[in-house]
Amino acid sequence: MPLSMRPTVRQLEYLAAVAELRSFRRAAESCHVSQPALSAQIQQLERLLGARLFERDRRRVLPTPAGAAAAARAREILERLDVLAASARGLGRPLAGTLRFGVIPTIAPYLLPKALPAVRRRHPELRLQLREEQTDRLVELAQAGSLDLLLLALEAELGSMDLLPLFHDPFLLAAPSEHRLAGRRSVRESDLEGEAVLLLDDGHCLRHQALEVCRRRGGHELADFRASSLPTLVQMVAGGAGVTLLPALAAPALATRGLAVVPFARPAPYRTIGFAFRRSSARREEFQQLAETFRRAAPD
DNA sequence: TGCTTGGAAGTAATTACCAG
DNA sequence: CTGGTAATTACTTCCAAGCA
Repeated sequence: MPLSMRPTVRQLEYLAAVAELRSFRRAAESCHVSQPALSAQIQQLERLLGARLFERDRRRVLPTPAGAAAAARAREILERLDVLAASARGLGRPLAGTLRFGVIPTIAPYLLPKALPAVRRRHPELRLQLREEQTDRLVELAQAGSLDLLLLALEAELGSMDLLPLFHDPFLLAAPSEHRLAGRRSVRESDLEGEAVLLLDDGHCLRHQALEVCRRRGGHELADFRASSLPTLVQMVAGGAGVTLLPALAAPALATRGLAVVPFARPAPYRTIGFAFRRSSARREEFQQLAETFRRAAPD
């Protein structure tokens, strides 16, 4: 293939920007060039590929099927180029440079204090840029290319992401200390029957996972009580409003007066903590190394 | 080395078009 | 009409290659 038939990196950058931002003007801005410069490159690319990449409606711009496919490829290629540049700069060392890392709120405060020091020790060249959001938002950001790696519960709906399980995080029963189950060495899911179970707000994947356990076992949700965070949830339980399922990962940090925590007898319900990343990511091997570091930092 | 040159990619200004 | 948007036009800038 003659060189002149090959799209330039610059064209791919512009293509990806327009596909993402749905606007020539905003794409130009984000690429720090003028709008005509970007227009010209897109036109040139369309001529080169012999296909229309965007529908220019006066009001908005939409990728054609060919454009969407090309933009997806472009993003892959740009990412590979980033990896190439980073590894060249880092003399081939993986896990050097910046990693944009998204974590859900029911994991971040409980795992990161242990895991991050380990990451710093084992991968001193790696700079983590942390972002805490709920699952749906994290997946959006990852698909759009704004995040490189996600740490979340793999039971959630994660679209077409690639997954790397780290460890199981068993659920514990949390109850007020005067509760009938509070003194037990262990409980079974069937003990939930008839219990008022408090859950997190919509949007927390933990809510769905706990609800799943309740459905199996006839516990009923107290719909009027939804907490926006685990610490709040725990305070409500300690105050006698009901019981809840608590991830073992979070339990030690959430211990409080008036709260009893009881493990489930085997097989205990659990969530799977793991990494998720775009299928197209060229950094799978790095993520596997990082996964090892996180597993070691995990409880048990 | 230093000068010339041609092409690529940039900008500013302008045009053309549409929705509200 | 106005405001927002992409395309067009007419330049300018930059840089690598060719050559004395």
